[in-house]
Amino acid sequence: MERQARREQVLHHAKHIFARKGYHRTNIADIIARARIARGTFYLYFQNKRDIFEELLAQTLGELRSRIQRLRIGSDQPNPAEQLRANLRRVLDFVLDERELTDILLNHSTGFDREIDEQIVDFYERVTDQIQRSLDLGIEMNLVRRCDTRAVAYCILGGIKEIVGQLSRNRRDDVAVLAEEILDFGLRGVARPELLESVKMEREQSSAPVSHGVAGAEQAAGASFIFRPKLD
Amino acid sequence: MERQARREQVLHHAKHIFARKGYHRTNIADIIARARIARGTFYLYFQNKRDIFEELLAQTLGELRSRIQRLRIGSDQPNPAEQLRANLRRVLDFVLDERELTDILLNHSTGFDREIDEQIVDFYERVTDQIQRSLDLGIEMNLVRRCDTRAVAYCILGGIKEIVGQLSRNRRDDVAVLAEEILDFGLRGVARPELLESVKMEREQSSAPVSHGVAGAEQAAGASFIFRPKLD
Amino acid sequence: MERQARREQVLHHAKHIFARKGYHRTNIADIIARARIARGTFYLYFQNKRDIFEELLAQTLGELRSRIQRLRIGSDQPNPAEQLRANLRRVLDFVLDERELTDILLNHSTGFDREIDEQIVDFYERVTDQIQRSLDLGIEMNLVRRCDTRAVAYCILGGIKEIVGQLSRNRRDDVAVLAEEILDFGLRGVARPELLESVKMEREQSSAPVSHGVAGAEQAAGASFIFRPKLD
Amino acid sequence: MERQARREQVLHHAKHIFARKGYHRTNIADIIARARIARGTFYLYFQNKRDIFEELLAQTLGELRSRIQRLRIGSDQPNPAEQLRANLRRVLDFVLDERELTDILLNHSTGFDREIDEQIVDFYERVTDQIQRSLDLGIEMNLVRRCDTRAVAYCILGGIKEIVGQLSRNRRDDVAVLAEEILDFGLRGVARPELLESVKMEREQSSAPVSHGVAGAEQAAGASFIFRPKLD
DNA sequence: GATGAATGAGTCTTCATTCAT
DNA sequence: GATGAATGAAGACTCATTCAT
Repeated sequence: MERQARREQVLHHAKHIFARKGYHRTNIADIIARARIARGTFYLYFQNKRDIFEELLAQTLGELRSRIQRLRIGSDQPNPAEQLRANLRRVLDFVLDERELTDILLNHSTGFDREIDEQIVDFYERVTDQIQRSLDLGIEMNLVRRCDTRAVAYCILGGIKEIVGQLSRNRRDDVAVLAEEILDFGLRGVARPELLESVKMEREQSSAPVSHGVAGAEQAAGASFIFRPKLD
Repeated sequence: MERQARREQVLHHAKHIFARKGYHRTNIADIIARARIARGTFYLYFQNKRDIFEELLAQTLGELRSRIQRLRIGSDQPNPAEQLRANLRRVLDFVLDERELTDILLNHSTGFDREIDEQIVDFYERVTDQIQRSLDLGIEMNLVRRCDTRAVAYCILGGIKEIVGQLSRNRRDDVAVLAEEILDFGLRGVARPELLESVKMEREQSSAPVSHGVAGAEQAAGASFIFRPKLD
Repeated sequence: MERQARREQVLHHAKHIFARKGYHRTNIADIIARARIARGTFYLYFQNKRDIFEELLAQTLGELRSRIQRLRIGSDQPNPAEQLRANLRRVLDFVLDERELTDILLNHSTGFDREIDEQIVDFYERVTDQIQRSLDLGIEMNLVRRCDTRAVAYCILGGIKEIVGQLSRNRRDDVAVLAEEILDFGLRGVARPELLESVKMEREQSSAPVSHGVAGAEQAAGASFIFRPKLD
Repeated sequence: MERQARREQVLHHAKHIFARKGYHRTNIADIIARARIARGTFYLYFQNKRDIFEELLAQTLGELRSRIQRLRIGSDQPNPAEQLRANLRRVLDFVLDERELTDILLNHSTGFDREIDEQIVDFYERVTDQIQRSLDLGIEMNLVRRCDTRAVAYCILGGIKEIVGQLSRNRRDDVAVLAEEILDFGLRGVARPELLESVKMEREQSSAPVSHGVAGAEQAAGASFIFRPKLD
């Protein structure tokens, strides 16, 4: 078998074991048994247990980074809310695909190894930075109310992490709806009140029950309108 | 030494080790070295590593439970926002007192042991239930907008967890302010927009910069006014 | 409590524990819990675990030694068979009284401690010597057939040990009958055939079923008649 | 090294240690030091100390079972005494080959572990059953006198056990002679007296000293003639 | 004398990693 | 490259014995 293919195979099986048992309770014996390779073979492809875990982590973090895109401003860009929605959906979609692993990697993170821990902390730090910058930008643009943007960024990150954790434990198919709820909650939490006011009437008239199941993700208006105004 | 006093001593030292190194990387040798007791002495008070960890966990969860009080409605009760604020402050105060441990216990929890994991999951589940019930109540009372209260409850919980984690890593002294930010963010996220509108003017006139440091926790108005209306 | 009385109390309880769990599986904690004394108190009366066990052993061996009396020859003495019977009954009676302990001490003996092991081996060696001397005497007196008296002595000892072990596990009330069976078996095994022959007629006429329950221990004739002839 | 070969090697060395020091005083360190293997290697082949001991026990009991054959009756079969003699010799030969271990396993048995104890007790129970059945059969065939065949079976078993124990401590090369003595003792102990009587003359005439060294095992007549009569 | 907390040597067992075949 | 037997450091846990109160 090709070197790369064999690597993938082992990674694939290791992923499932790690997901089910966690890093510490997983041992090499488990992995090689599932991957049906010999003990020595494992070490032909990975330096050690930490190494294979780190690779899975790197894959995951890389994938997530690619799915979380920086807000772009410009008349040819989708409005900010739309961009946030897209980010959120891409992230949740990925989590749904790689449920268990994502959970292990993202939510039950610390205590592996100094270096691994740092990678995760660092990842979150960067995401937080990105959220904070978006908030600061929003304030500049008069879309976001004044607040401690760092603290609020943590709140937003935490909310998403928690939803991700739940999603990884209890599959849900309506990821789009879920994304909408988070977005709605977050945007209202930071929006300048005047922006919400303007739409009060619309919402009041809509008699659709919003709780527990928006009619459909596409129609889910939520509060995302608040970022719809021209941005220039 | 008195039985109870010795227990406390060992627990005290174990707490610090667990906090610094995590559950898996902590071994009995570490604990007894720090507590300056013999190996056997440890086993005089605790059955095993899991046991002492579980006790610390139980203490922590118990303390937190006692600090998170159910919302009480009645004309002789503080308004809901005030009650939420009090809960939040009590929790953050505790976290500040028991920084590292809280973090280990609450945020880097899974993968110890099936049973321990379950206790933590269960604790969060109950807190989520409580948040959700509060939201449902808020909807009934026309204070909270219609939404997927379960999902939003997770967002709120996650936000608090993340702040707690940050607080445990980087000490902050202005817990009251932090509590206000979270509260503000959360309340706005769930409040019916009309309730926010009414105070727009007041806020605009107040020239105090809100971001990064409310003048003082006591004056920090935030969005908590939204729950100030008469509840009957 | 008087020193001696306290010692007895502890010995009493230790005996039961040792009997139930054996030497190695018994620990000091078991003993002091049952005797309701403190850990330190135990060491006030006994040097160590080995010590208390050795004392019980010494008691037992001493008691047994006193119950196994040397055959005495003389016209004023009971005939040899009668003396053997008495020895056997005294031993079995004791075993019945101290069932479990006897078993532990006598049958599951080795592997405690070099010195303890030796005491037991030594005890058995002496008993064997005594049996062998009796046999040699019997040969001189033309009561016993020529044989390897050492080997036969071991056979006899072994038979008794086995019966003792059984008796300690499964109580039996008809010790006298049991003694008779052993005696009968042993005496026939060593007697000169001519001595058996002479009584053939008597036995044939007696129609009582001997197997499984001699009518009564007192009447149990067995083969002991073989040593009834005048010994001078 | 081949898996099976290594197993044997470890078993071999463990056997010697167990034999010399007994079960409880033997520790894994002893075994691996003697077998010159690493600690982990031991656990590659055996789960724990109990496991390796149990395997040795199983081997031994299995071998003994195969050497103790049921009495077969028929004109084409050797007479019963001959069959008993063969059984006895096979057992003693084995004991001689595996002296120390046999002793540990068979005579100093209890107190290891509930389960191991039971295996040994069970083995002896079966052997006793077999002896008892032989006696009952002998009674039917008018070869054996009436007696408590259970009690006598224990006596016979005990005798053999004791001889085995002695043999394991003090090597003897004349196993055949020893077997003859045991057989002689046992058969006379259970034979109907008339059967012994008939040969009185023969024996009397034979001037060979029987005690301590029968001229030769082959010629050793003993009392085994008693079962020589036609069985049909 | 009595107590029971404290001790620490002694053992067992696991498991990531190496290396000769 | 592949194998899997071998390694041994690391760590958990027990329990007979001591000793200050």
